[in-house]
Amino acid sequence: MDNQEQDVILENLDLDEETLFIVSQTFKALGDPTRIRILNLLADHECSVSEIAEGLQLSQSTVSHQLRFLKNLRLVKFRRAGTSIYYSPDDKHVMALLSQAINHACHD
Amino acid sequence: MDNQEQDVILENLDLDEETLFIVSQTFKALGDPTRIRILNLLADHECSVSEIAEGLQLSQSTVSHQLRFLKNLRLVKFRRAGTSIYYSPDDKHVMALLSQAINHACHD
DNA sequence: ATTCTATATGAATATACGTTCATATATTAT
DNA sequence: ATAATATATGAACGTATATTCATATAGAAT
Repeated sequence: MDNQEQDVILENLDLDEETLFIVSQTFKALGDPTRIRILNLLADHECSVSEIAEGLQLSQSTVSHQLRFLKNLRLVKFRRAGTSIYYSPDDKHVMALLSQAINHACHD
Repeated sequence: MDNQEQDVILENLDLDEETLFIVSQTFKALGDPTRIRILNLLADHECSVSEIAEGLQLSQSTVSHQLRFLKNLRLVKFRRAGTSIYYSPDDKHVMALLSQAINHACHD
């Protein structure tokens, strides 16, 4: 292996355009206090939109807009039950990132 | 332990105002493609501002602005060497979050 | 079919953010 | 002291983002 080849390997570790987009989108999703609170609440148990709104003292519209955002990124899933719609986390990796960050922020 | 006490424990797991702020700030820092590329480059080896600019094809000003951002959050540190200033990561937890996210984005 | 309740959506607004340009600061060399 | 080089900074600009308000949609109950 010559030097040039090694340079390429050292400098380009896993950051093609698509990966960069996915990673930044994911972190952007976690970069808003409201979405963090919603995901942290859902981590415990699935919740309907109105339960989230009440539990976090947010307007129904705000919650719905943010859930759409999280839904588009496949970070949450939902099921219908009567007129209510119950949301729950749908990405273990992202939830792991979140709880890790919370733990670090709390304990050091 | 009565029900009321248990509810409090279940609903408030580690999300006081300050923690929420720190966590969202941290993820916001990682939510921009340019900052991700910079941190990913620094993960390998410390770099001067101009090395980052060249290596990532960014303007000196853009790099400097983003480094200030990362510096304010104590995500990078720096040392002076002549007229150059060399930057390197300064938060193992955050770098771990980043590499985890990159790996997940790549492999599943 | 109408009413009620839960949720979703679009437009509008205010704010935050990233980049660029011009310029300032700081260190080294002459 | 002056020039040259590396880095930092402030203002300006365009764009993205979060929330609110008003309204639409959809299912349940009467």
